[in-house]
Amino acid sequence: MPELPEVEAFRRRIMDGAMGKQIQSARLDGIRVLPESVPDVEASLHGRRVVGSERNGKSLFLALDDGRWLLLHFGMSGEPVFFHDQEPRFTRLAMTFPDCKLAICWQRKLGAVAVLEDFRAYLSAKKRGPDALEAPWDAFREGFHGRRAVKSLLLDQSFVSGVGNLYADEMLYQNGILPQRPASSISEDEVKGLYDSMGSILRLSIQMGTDFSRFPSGMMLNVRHRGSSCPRCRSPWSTSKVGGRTSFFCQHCQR
DNA sequence: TTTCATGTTCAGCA
DNA sequence: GTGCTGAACATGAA
Repeated sequence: MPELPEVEAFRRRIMDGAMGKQIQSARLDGIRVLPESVPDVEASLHGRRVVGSERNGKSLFLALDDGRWLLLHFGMSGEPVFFHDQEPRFTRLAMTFPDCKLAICWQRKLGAVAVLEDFRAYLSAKKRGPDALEAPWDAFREGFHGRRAVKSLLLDQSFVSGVGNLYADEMLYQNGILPQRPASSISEDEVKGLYDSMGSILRLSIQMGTDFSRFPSGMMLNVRHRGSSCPRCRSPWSTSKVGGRTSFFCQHCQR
């Protein structure tokens, strides 16, 4: 489920359950280890203590007590689950703490882990943009040039880090902007609207525990599925591929 | 049985 | 260099 708000919720969940605790053992099973990682992830985690966390967009970094970082990339289906007895289905990284166990579960194996010496160096090597909750207005505004579809820009993690397919659709819907509009055609006021709703939508979702059903009516995310319609004008949703991803929009309310 | 999925990355091409 | 498309990754769910 992870875009920025989901990963932030995961970060808090992991901190609540594992902060300050020692990893007594770790087991990797079938998830990709990034080439940037130090060689033996299981051995690198063994005996370490979790002493903090950082997040950039959809990437989560757990600080270890030897100065290294455990990177978790949740892909499209990853999720952390604490458990005691029965290991959850799809567990592909398991860590044992003195009083509980943590599973990182990926239903699909799109995702990856790594142990890094320095998470900032990793982010800069990957050319990740600023986190969507901390992106400076000037940098945001300057991204809007060129003929590329505005939605492609919003999904570009080197522009702003953390906005994914669903939240991009919601941002565009709330501002009455079609996803396929060229970035350079977006007016200054519209850019400001997108910037403001990026912050407000992501924060709202974090506040709501990323549960779309708790979102106020009038938003797209709780009704974003085929067969549903625009809460404002009741027109059925239109869909098309933009930037390689399925996009929902209202032909009537967005232009 | 077929299609689709909240992500990332890369090859190929205009 | 820019940006787009399609594919690959892998697997469950509709």
